[in-house]
Amino acid sequence: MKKMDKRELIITATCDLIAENGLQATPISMVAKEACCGAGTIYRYFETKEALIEDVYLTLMERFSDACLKDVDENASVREQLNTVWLNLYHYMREVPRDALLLDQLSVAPAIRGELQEQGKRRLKEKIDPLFARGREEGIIKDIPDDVLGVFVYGGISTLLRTDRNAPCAVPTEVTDDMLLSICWGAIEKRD
Amino acid sequence: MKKMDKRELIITATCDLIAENGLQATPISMVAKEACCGAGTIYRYFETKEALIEDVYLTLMERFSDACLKDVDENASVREQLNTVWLNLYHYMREVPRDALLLDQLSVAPAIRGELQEQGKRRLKEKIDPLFARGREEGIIKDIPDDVLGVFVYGGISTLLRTDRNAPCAVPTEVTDDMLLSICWGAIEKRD
DNA sequence: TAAATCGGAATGAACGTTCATTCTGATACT
DNA sequence: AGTATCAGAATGAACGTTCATTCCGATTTA
Repeated sequence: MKKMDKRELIITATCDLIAENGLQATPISMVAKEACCGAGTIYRYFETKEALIEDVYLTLMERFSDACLKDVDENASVREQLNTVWLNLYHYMREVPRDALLLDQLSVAPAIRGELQEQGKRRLKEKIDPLFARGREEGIIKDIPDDVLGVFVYGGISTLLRTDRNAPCAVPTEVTDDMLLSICWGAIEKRD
Repeated sequence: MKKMDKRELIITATCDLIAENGLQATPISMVAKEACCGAGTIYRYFETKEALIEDVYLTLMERFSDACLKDVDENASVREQLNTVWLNLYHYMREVPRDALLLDQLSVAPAIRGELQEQGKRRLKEKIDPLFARGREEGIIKDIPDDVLGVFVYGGISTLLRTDRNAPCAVPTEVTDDMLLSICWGAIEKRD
């Protein structure tokens, strides 16, 4: 019980520092200081720095999945459910830029290899893939593989937010929920 | 003149190594070996490693802009011109994964700060922004800021390719040009 | 030959990791 | 209860490695 506290303290400290300074600019010594412990202590909980980073990534993806799937009503229409997921994604990354930055940093880290990335995305995919399948059955989604459509929309939203973060002085355009959904659905919706 | 040869040799070597091994895994000594010169020589051409990285980034963005704007016919319709740009983008990143990987690495590098990023994208923006403006005048593009639409589509395409690169064992789905354009236009096209 | 250029060993700083030691608080003994 | 003993958690100085950068003797150029 007490021990888990310290473990999580280290993970939280690492999240904060990587989001703020970047991965290669957060030495273990800095994590130790932020977590109020000695450098050696970190190695009681994590075999190597790489293992720590992996744990940080999985923790992040857990939060991320929770946020995206919040309030998704399994009984609602495909359209409503996807709307919820996309708006969740958009608002989460906008309101918790720390996690969005962290994700950017970790997604090019050598420690995060293919298999781990799969594991991180699994929960999200398991929920969303069936939604696309249903949408296709109902004839409201383009005849293009789900992965292509889903990844395209995810990439669009996350890149939009990243660009906004990088240019804080640019037009502070308010992207409304309606605008966002119009773009997302336009991309995947089948039209006759 | 001769010096430029060596300078470019160093930049090319850096491109290759970063694309292959990642930024923090390519020490100057390795660049020197790849470029067949001593470590000291690199410092005759670049003040610091950071300056070298900046040059690599600008060189990359030049190639990238060239590729995207190739064969864009100023007299063609907005639709045709955007089609050309998007397909250029897609095919370039697919056929030259080295540059796509490099862009991923550099876009989170601390050396690539906001202003430099602006500079890298400038040429592309100067060509594409007027296209969107014309499209809006013609009433074929959504009433949503150009930046939002443009960045969304760019993000979608590049994320699609990145995902494909990361999971080489996944479905080797052939995304046809028609599919891609259907998605891109769906995202930005105004419908009545 | 004089000047410019080059190469790669040398340098020093920074980093991940280790380990001998200290601290803590629970248990056993008197 | 008070003291002694102990296990394992925590510590941070020290170590070896890696890296960017410098320096100087060798080499090319003019």
